[in-house]
Amino acid sequence: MQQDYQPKNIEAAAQQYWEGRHAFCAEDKSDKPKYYCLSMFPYPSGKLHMGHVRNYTIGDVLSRYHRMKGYNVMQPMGWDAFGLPAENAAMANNVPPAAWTYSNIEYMKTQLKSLGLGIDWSREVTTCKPEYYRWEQWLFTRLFKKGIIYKKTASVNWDPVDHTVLANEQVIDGRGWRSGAPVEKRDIPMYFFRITQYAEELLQGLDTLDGWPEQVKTMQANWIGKSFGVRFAFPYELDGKQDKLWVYTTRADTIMGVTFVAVAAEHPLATRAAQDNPALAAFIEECKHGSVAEADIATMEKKGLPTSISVTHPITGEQIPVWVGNYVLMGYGEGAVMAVPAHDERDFHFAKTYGLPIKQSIAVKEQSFSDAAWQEWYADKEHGVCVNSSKYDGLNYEQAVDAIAADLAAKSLGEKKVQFRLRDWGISRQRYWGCPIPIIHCPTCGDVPVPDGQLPVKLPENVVPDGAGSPLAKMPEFYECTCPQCGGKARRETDTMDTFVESSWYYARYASPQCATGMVDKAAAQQWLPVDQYIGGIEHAILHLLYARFFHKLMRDEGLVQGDEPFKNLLTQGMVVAPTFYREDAAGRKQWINPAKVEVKTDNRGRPIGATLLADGQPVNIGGTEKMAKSKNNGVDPQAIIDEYGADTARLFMMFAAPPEQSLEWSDAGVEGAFRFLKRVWKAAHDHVEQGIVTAYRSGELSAAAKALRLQLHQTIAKVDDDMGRRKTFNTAIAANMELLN
RNA sequence: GCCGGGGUGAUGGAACUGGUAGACGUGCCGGACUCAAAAUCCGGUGCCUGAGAAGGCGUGAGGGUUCGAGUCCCUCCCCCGGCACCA
Repeated sequence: MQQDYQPKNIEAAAQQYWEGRHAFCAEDKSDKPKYYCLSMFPYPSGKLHMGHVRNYTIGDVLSRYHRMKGYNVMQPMGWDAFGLPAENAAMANNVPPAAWTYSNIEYMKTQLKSLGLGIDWSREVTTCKPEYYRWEQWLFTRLFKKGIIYKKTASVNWDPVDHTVLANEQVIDGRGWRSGAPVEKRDIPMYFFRITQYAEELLQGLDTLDGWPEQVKTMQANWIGKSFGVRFAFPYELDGKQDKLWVYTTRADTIMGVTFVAVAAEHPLATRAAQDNPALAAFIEECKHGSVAEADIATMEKKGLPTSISVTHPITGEQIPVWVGNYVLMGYGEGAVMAVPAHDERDFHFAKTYGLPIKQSIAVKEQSFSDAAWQEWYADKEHGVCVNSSKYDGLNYEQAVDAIAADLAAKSLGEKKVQFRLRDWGISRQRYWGCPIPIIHCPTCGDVPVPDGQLPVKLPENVVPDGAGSPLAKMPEFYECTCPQCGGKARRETDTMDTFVESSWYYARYASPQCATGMVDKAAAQQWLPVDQYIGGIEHAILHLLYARFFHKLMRDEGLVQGDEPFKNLLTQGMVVAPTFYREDAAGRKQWINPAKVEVKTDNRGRPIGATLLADGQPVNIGGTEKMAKSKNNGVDPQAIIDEYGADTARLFMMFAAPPEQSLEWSDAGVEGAFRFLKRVWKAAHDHVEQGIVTAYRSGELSAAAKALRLQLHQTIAKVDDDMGRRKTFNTAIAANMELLN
């Protein structure tokens, strides 16, 4: 053993040793209890960033700790390999997305290995390979036959110049990112997963997830958004025909305060009203501009235009005017809403803007109503009682809703209804670099799923997209086919699936990654699932984690897996943040400067008083501390840290600089500190080589630094195993991290 | 706009159920060792006033409850994550 700490040699030797012994292979047959530790797999963007290093280090500490406690540990890794960035890189460099993706994977794999992670590489999965996505296609055809997958039209962002569908991310200030043209909404047919059929179960299941952070469960519950309300209709007569305008409300108690109804621009009533109203037609046209993103719609100015149509109030029989509102969404509920300006804040402001009547129908004791300004209590359903509501006067929320729902039901104009905010999951993407949707369109037989024997539908890999529509739709060799049912000429679907589909079941594939006879090997799945510890960023709290929970239930209902939930424990790690520095150019734009190129001056208390660029010695501005990102140029390349200090320094720093759930501020000094600490450890281990490293820690000569380290590491370990004594936990965890020293 | 989280020294963060705010780490300052530097070790370090003793102020802002508030309540500001086609 050398006395000097030379991480490069030590780590390389250790990694070689592990590889030679297949040290991290999970055993499919074992008497030991299993521990499945999963970190969210990376998108192969090119190289690892600090977020990856943090994520995988946390997972690795937990994995090694459990391995030492005698568990049969599985810590797998794979690649979320389909997605938009590969197409962008393809266009920029004229390289097929496949080639770009595979070379990124190759490089990032060497990086992961140099981090010394205890990964079972024999289980690696890559989602863009047919061996993986064929099972996704297989499941799709099953679900299509069951009716869990269905087709309907939905709005997308359309770039009228590039003639292509844009992702929300590609719409900047209402314009296409490449063409700069104002974006339009366009309705196209898409395939949907009927996730709403599982809404109740997805909601109930949250109660069983004791190992999940409350915050994530709350977000999912709110996203699913179960509400108890009333669906009812406003009857009307138009062009000599009787019809009904349906709406849904959770505030049926305010029904006597309705002063108008608003419909979406795409609503049939709006279309009809626009026939003899050019101004309205122009407004409806205007509503087609802008993105389909909910954040954009919710923050834009609420606009509306009246129609000449009116409908009949189902209780009072009054005539109620119909308006068209840009804030009413067609694909959401009934595409129409009742408006009660007195008791809904958005309706209140809309009514004030357009001079519509405001009619109080709820009162709260000792509060006086005025239509001059909105007050919080106007929407209070706990303390309010009905007023100006004839026979409902004096009833509270529940009584009023019951009475009104009963009266509506008696007239066959409505009833109580449970509704969810959750919408069905549209998975069609008009993109090349994704899993082909296994459907064949036959003029005679309609949409026919591709038979098992013809799976997988392989995506051609030598294609460079040009940014104008899907390349697959221009490739007859891909789309020309015959109908599996009637043998006639047919056309293959050219849309691909949302990449969230691949990431919704990869955790299950790791149990039997090479299984050629099914999506999963049932025995292997039973042995390994559920995931004991899942680790990833909080940004996945809703979509990915909800879709994966949904998929688990779909696979369960296909008899592929057991249990109702895929992830027993969830740890959402914090971001890695770093200071930012900038200079303003002549146009006043900020030019971000990487922290590595900046020297910060401090006063004699260590407080920053200014910063200068190392290259020219001139001052730069100190920005805020933000998430490491290209846009702020404040990233630190993990490779540079590994090269200079070794992976153990990077890992040690990340583990002790902040608790895993919280954001971690990058600090060069902290890295230096971790490095110095390891040097000390190395020396101590050298001196105590006979007794081993744990003894060296206990010897006391490292106590000050070790105490701090224990505190931080403990917070990770305690998540998993509360009953362990602190000292023992600490020593085991440290030893696990320092395994290579023994 | 809506949902979730956050704001405590220069800094990452402690503070359990309302009871000594700032544990522990980093940084910084001072000292020891050294020809010197690095490394290591020891001490100090919320802010203001003061030579000191000591005093005053202090947990995003404002208000409230309480003998007592970082913690509970109300209003507001700012930051972060998500908002269904980024992953």
